[in-house]
Amino acid sequence: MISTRGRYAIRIMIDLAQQDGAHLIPLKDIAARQEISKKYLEIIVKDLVSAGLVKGASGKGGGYRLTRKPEEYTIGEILEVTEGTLCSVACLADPEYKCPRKEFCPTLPMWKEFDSVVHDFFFGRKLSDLVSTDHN
Amino acid sequence: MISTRGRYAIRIMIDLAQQDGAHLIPLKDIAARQEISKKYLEIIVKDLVSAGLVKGASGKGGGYRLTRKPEEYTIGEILEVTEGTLCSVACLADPEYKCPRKEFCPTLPMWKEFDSVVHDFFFGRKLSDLVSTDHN
DNA sequence: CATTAACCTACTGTGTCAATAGGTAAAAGA
DNA sequence: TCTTTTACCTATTGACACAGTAGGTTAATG
Repeated sequence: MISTRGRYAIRIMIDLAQQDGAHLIPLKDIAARQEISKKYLEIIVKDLVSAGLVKGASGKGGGYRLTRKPEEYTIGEILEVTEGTLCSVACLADPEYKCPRKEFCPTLPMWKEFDSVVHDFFFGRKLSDLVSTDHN
Repeated sequence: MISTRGRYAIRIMIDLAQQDGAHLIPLKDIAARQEISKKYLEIIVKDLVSAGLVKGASGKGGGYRLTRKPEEYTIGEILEVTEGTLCSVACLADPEYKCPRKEFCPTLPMWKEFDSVVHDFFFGRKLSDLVSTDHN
């Protein structure tokens, strides 16, 4: 289940991509357009800044902007920043975890295959694929 | 993220499928083979009984058995019984929910497509696909 | 220096997950 | 009949994440 954090993160990125890339966009504006609490978006955008996906500038006239072109982001990396991992089962999410049944577990191959499907789905999609000027 | 409930449910079903279909298998045996707390499995198998996927019989010599042949179960239906829904986002999980942005939401088509991929993955897989006699 | 905006720390209510605990009801064999 | 075995039922618990709120400090601009 993709949480609101991940979904809101994508909407922030789309919103930024739809604005002129040269300008800094204040979070207040994004919150208004997306109809999401600015306070909550602060938490999410913080993760995006830490990961280097967006850059923030304080002070009057400040705001956020993308650090790359929209076609240079995958949806997968945006989701991983906010969701932690896209892995579907605990035994795959934590690489440290050594399941004692891994050698003969009849379900493990399926989970691996599923993970691969999910990964390919989201990493095969670019931010630019979701941006169109006639939508917001 | 698939929880232990769903994963354990699949393992219960596999375990039952690996035994002689004519016999009743006590949960105690399944718990021992799968190395999972019997008490916890009780909760999970209860859902499977409610959904009609397995049948229980009380008393001495009692236990559980499948109600169909292993090739007549899909992994998807087993997961839906225990996980509630396989939907990845809240706006699709609850059919009652009317998102005010659904008409122009730039991310909705992606979530729908993803849901379809997930659905096809798990409903396209049969319980019998995971059962082999040289594993447990 | 006032304004604007990012940035930071902390807190909270709600719910789910993963499991435990302690029973009652049912069926079979001795 | 009575003991054993098993399913079946209700309740509780600790831990944690999610979703969001609150109130502040720092930084930059005009």
